[in-house]
Amino acid sequence: MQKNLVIVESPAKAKTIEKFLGKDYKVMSSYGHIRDLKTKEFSIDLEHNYTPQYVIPADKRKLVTELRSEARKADQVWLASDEDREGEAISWHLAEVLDLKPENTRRIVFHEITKNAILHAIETPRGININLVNAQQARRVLDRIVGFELSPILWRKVKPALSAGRVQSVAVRLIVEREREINEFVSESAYRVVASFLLPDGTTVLKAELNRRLKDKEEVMDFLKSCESASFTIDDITKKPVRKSPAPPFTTSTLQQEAARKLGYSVSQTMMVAQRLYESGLITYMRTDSVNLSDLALGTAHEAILSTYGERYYKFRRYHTKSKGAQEAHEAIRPTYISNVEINGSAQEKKLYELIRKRTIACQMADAELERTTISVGIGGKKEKFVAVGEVLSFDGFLQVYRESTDDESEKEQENGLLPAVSLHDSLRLEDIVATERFTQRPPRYTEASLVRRLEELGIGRPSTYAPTIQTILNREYVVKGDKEGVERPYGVITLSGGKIKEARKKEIVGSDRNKLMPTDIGTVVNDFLMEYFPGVLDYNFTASVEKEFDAIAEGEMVWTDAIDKFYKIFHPIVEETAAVRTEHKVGERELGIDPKSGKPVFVKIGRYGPVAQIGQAHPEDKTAEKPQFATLMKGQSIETITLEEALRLFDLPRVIGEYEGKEMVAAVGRFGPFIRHDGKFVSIPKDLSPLTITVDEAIELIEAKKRKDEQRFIKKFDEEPDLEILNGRFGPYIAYKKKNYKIPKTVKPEALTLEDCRKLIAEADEKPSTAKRRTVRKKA
DNA sequence: CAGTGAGCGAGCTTCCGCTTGACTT
Repeated sequence: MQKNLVIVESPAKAKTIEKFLGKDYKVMSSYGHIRDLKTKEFSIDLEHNYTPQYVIPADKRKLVTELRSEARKADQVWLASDEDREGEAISWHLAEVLDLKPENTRRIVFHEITKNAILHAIETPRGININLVNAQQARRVLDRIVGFELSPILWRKVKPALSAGRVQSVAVRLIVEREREINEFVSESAYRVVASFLLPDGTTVLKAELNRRLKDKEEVMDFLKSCESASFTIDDITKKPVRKSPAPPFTTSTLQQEAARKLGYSVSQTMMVAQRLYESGLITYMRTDSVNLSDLALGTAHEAILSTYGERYYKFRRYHTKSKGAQEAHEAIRPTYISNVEINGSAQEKKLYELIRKRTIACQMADAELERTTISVGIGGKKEKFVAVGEVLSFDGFLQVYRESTDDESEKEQENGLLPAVSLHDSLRLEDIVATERFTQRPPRYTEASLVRRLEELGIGRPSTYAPTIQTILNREYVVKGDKEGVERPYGVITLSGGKIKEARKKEIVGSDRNKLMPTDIGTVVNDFLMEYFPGVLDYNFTASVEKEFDAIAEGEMVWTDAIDKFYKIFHPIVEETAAVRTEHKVGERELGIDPKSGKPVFVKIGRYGPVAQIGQAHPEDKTAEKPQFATLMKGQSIETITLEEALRLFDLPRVIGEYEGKEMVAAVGRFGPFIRHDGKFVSIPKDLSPLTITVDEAIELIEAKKRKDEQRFIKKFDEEPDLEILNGRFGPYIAYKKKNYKIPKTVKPEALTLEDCRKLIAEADEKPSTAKRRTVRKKA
C-alpha cells in the first residue's frame, strides 16, 4: 500500500526526488500539461462566458489512467509541479482529472532539488492557488482566440494553411521591419584619421587616432596640409583603473546566444544537446528565465574557485532576474555538480557542458582589473588632438575562465593593446597620417539567437517556446534562413607621408551575411496585412500589457473572464469586419501593367504555392471564359519589386533551348529551382545561369556534366539483390536500399563491400531509427 | 542531406506553453 504519491512535471526530476524521499513515497511525472483545449476546434464556449472545453490529448490518456489509479491507492497526493502560472494550472488540472479530494491533496513547491529543500516543502504545503490558475486560463484562452480567429482570415485573404499568433506574428514583424530598415538605410561616410609618431628614442612608434572624424576629402586635405609643418607634443597622459564584471549565469536565452556565437549551434540544436545533458543528470533544467543560483551551487562554486584559483579570484555574487514576465520557477542553467569538470558524451555535449560550467564558475569570480592609459598628442596651433588608448590587464579575475562574446564584429578591431612608455611634453616626429573613409553600418539582420534575445527583451514568448517559434515561422515560409552576397564598395584613403599627400581608392566587400533571418514575400504580405487591420495584437507592447492583466488576475484583483471579455469585445468585431470586406483581389496583389501580346492585365500575388505572376483575370463563375496564365516568381524576385518586363519574361518558360542528340532541350522552373529537361532526364541549372537566357552550348555542357556524374555515382550492385545499390552521393558513398539510404563508415572502402557487409550496415542503421524518423517528421512539416 | 521536377476547383489548414516519446485503433 502506497502512502504518498508525488507528481512532478518532468520524469528526470521524478527520478532524483524519489531517491531523497524514501520508500513511503512514489514519485511520478505528468510530462507537462495533461489537459488542454481541443486541437482542431475553437473549444471556447462564447455563449457561456468563455468556458474552456478541456480534453485529455490522446497521447496522455494512458498516463492519466496510471496516475489516477496510483492516486486512488495513495493516502496523500502531493502536487509538485513548478511554481509558476503554468505549473499551478498543471496541478489544478491534475486535481480535477484525477478527482483528488482536498483533504488528502497538498500543493508543494521547491526551488532546488536537494533533500533539505524537498523535505522542507513537504513540511510547508499549501492549497492550489486558483487565482494563479485563472491567470493561466486567461493566457491560454487569449492565445487561442487570437490564433484561431486570425489564421482563417489569412487562409481566405492570402494563402491556405498560414497562421498568426501573439508570439509568432511579432517575431515575423521584427524581421520584416529590420529588412525594411536595411533597404532604406543610407550610409554616410567620414574619414577616420590615424597618425604614426616616432618617439624621442628614434625607434618606437606610437599610433594615435584623431579625436574627431573629418567629414569629407576637402576637410582631410586641409587638415593634412596644416599638419605638414606642425609640431606634435604629448600634452596629457592619464591612467585610470577599469573593472569588468562577469556575465550572469545562463538562462535559456543567453545559453542559446552564447552557444550560437561560440559553438555555432542553432537554437534548436542547443536545446537538444542541453536536454540530453539534463536527462543524464549533468545540468539543471534547461528551460528557465531565472539567473538565480541555489545556495548549494553558490557553495560548491566557491569551493571550486578556492581550490583551483585561490581566494583572490573569488567574489560572492547573487543575480536577480529582471526580464519582463520572468516567472522564476527554476534555477539558472548550471552543472548539477560544479566539481565535475569532464563528462562523458558526444563532442557536442562536452562543448556545451564546458561552456555552462565555465560561465557558472566565472559568475562567482572577482572582477577583472585593467589599467587604461590615454595618451593625448597636441598639434601645434590646433585644437584637435590625437589620442591613443591602451589597456593593460593588471588582474585577470574571471577572464581566467570565461569571456562573453558579442555579435558586433566592429568591436573586435577595437581591442586596445599595450602602449609604449612616454613622458609628458615629449615632442614627437610625425611618420605619417592615414585618413581612411569609413561608413556608418546598416542595422544587422537577425540571427536565430539575436531574435530570441529581442523577443525576450520584449517579454514575448517563454523559454520553452523560443526554438519552436523560430521553427514555425520558418515552416510557414514567412522567413528564410540564408546567406546574402555582399557588394563591393569603394572607399578613399588619403595619406600624408614624407611631406607628400597621396590619394588612393580601395575596395571592400560590405553587407554580406551568413545564416541570417530574412523575410519572404509571404511573410511581408502577411505582416503588412496584420499591421493594417490588427495593429493592437502586433504591437510590441501587446504581450506586456496583457501580462499586466494576468498579474492582476493572479493577485485576485480581476476576474479572468472579464479580462477576456474586454479584449474580445474589441477584437472580434474587427475580425468580422475584416472577413466581411470581400476584396476583389487578394492581399498583397499588385498590378504591373498590360501584357502587350494579349492586352490583358498582369498581376503578381501570393498564389497557392507562393508568389506568382498572372496574366488575365480569373472568372470562376464563367466556365467558358479563358483561364488566366500563371508563372512562379524565381528565387531572388519579389512581388514588391518585380517589374512588368521581368514578370512577362517568366511566361517564356518552359522554353525550348534547342536540340541535342536529336532530342529537345527545355528550360523551366520547378519546385526545386530552374532545370533543363532532355531525353526524359532532369538537370539543375546553377545559380549563375538563368533558364531565360541559357544557351544551347551551356545547356549541353550541363547535360554532359550530369552524365559524367551519374556514371561516377554508380559504384556497385549485386545480382542476387537488385534493390540494393552502392552509390556515390554528394556526401560520399552510401548504400541505397528500398528507398532508404545508409551511411558507409569512412574506414571501409565501398568497392570492397560484400552483400553481407551491406546487409549488416542496414540492419545496424535500422536498429537506431533516429535518422529515419527525423525524415518522416520533416516531410510532414 | 544522398532526389526531386504541379498547377491554382471540392478537403483541410491555425494558437502558446508545459513535457518527452515512437506503432495501437
